[in-house]
Amino acid sequence: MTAATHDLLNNLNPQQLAAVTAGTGPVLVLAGPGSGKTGVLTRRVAFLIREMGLRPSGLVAVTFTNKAAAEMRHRIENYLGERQRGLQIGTFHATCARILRIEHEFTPYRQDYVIYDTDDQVAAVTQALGDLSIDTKKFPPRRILHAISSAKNELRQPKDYVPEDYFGEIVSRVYPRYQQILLSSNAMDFDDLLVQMVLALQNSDVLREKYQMKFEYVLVDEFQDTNTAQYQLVKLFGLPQNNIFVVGDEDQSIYAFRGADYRNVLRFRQDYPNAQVILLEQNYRSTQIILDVARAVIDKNTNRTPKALFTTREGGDAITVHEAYDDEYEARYVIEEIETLRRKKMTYNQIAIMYRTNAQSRALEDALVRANIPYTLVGGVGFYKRREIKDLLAYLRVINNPDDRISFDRIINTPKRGIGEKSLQEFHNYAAKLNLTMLGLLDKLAGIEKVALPARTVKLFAEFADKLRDWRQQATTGTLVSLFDTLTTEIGYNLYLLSISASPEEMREREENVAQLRGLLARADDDDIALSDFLADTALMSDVDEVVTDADKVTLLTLHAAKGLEYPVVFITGVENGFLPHFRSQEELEGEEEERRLMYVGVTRAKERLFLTYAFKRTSWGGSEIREKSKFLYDVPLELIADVPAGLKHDSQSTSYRQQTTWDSGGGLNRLKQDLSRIRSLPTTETPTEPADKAPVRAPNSAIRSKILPFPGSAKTQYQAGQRVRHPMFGEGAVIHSEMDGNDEKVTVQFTDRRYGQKTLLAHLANMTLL
DNA sequence: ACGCGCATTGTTTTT
DNA sequence: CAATGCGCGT
Repeated sequence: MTAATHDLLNNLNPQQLAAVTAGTGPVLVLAGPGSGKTGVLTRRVAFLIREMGLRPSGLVAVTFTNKAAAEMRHRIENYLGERQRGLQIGTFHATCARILRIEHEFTPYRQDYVIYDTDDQVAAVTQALGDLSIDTKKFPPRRILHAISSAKNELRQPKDYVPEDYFGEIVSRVYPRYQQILLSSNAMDFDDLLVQMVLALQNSDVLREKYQMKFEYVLVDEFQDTNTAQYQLVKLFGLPQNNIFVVGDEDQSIYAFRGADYRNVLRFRQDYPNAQVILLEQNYRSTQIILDVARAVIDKNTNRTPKALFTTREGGDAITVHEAYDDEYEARYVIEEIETLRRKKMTYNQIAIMYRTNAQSRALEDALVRANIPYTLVGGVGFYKRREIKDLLAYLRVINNPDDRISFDRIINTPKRGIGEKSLQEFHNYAAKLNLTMLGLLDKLAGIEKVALPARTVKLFAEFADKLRDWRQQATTGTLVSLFDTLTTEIGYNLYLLSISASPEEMREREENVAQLRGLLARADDDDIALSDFLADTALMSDVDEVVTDADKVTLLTLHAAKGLEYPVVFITGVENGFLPHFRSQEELEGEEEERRLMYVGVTRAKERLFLTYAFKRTSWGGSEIREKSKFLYDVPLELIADVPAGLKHDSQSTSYRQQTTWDSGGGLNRLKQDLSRIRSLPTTETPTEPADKAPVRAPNSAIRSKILPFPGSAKTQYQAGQRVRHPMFGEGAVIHSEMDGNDEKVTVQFTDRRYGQKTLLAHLANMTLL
């Protein structure tokens, strides 16, 4: 490609051009899906540097995934070549981590601080709960952690934590202790990276001025997914000249569970009244039909700026909605369609299969393997979550930072070296009593006379101390790989792996993972990366970052992971109530609106073909469960659907969401037979399951657990339409509808308070009173 | 201290 | 159906 092809201002529509060439001051770009947002952002960066003469180090660009950052950097390189050296592009977390490493003296942490992932955090909370003698049964560490994390996202320190209920009381006691454990471990969790950065900037004029001078321009992608801490950070970096360029789309805000608040878009307009607002409404990605479907889904949301999304790609294929008998048939249907597309010269890497929860990938994977279709799975149980990887990284972390208590506790007896729970507790007690660090005590333990540990155990600790000393020595002199090799040999890790592996395949898999980790270390050696930086990089690496697009494989991923990506063909599977909207979303304020946005994100990933599938029943925890199609499907105008399933057609006439499928009547059998004969003709390596095993109409028998749900509406409900109720949080309201969902009663209530509107709640959780 | 087996229990999304 | 947790026996 020539330089001319890359001309910055070529092929831009007027709005895009305005965004790329905007002057100084705050700019808010509201960009619909497929409107060329990434292109605008990258050209803007290139424009500032090439045309406005800005130093590359004079701007900071933040994205939400490392992949997005890499993509941006790559594109900018095309425009600028070598001139982009020194450019700061990264996720919020990675950007903060890098700065904090340099500026650690403005924080209570040392330079070699480590980053705790979710598992480490849970371990630390459990530790704190133990220290405070709080029952982990009554107060699950994960819930406490969530509360702490929310507080941090709001920049609330332990001392500022105001409990609102009994659970909050507990949190307010655990939070400070948790923070203490992290600090003494010289460890930050993900949230701390943001919080400590904000605190450091707020507390030190010197530091703040340094970075405000340095960053003349601040650019933020996916602005609708920022939380309070991130918003403050942007604000602080941007002062005093406020050259802040943010790009976002309220309709694609899908990270509320980690504190993201799309209202930050509104707040931005309030905080910067002179901000230039640019709307990118032209979609270059999808056909009109797909956009119409997307709009139908999102239009039901209340708190949004209506956008006039349009595309020049008029028409297009109608979308396909398919009702499958169960999850297995759903998977087979997807495969059948993939084979058909393939015959029409579509390649595998043009196809993505999406779902709401990672667990749903299982059935799809099985089917793909059987059909011999190559695929890549994004996310799931990622590489860094594997036990062997976590073990070995914990060793490296302790070598890097011997204060890391969570990692220390993980490895002290892995592989088994005879130091049990009791001895370890005693060890920590001593350290606390003598006010020594773990390393300090390790070095001294053999010399202390009155130790309540048996001499044999003291000897075991001493042996470990000797090894640790050697490793730490080697870490400062040798390469990472040589350290790794010494380490794995000396602790006999292979033997240990063999002992924990249930099968030869499992052993082989684990060995491969270890080899892969060794490969990563080798690469770090090549790039001259220090141990602490390597550890930080791995901690901040997400599974989404590993998406490879060049290999000819079908991509499997969650709807969340799909954001920012696009595919000619998209399958969204499991479009059922309970998944989409997810049942847990009912408990959250505006939860359903977020689920709609999630569906919207999924739909708008598709360029040409969109398939929505759901199943009549689904296997879960061994039993099987009758499912109902997603309420969102009723919002899709029928004329946009190629082959409307009978159930959907009937239902759309009525106002209730009563379950209707073709599977619960005689017609279902015929449909199943048709499906079977079609599937039989598929080129699979395995013989299809016998239809007898799959008889669709079967009375619930004892073999099917009580999990099987009665048809909604069939059982007696406690609440009836028309009744007035009071909810402890949402206030008064009127019951619109109520039905039984298994053993739970689902009540839809229209609340008087406009902020809450209509909500569907579970009766036994909602704690409502009849008026 | 350790390992085995049984029981329980939880079930979203991710930097 | 996992994965984890607990109690018991060695």
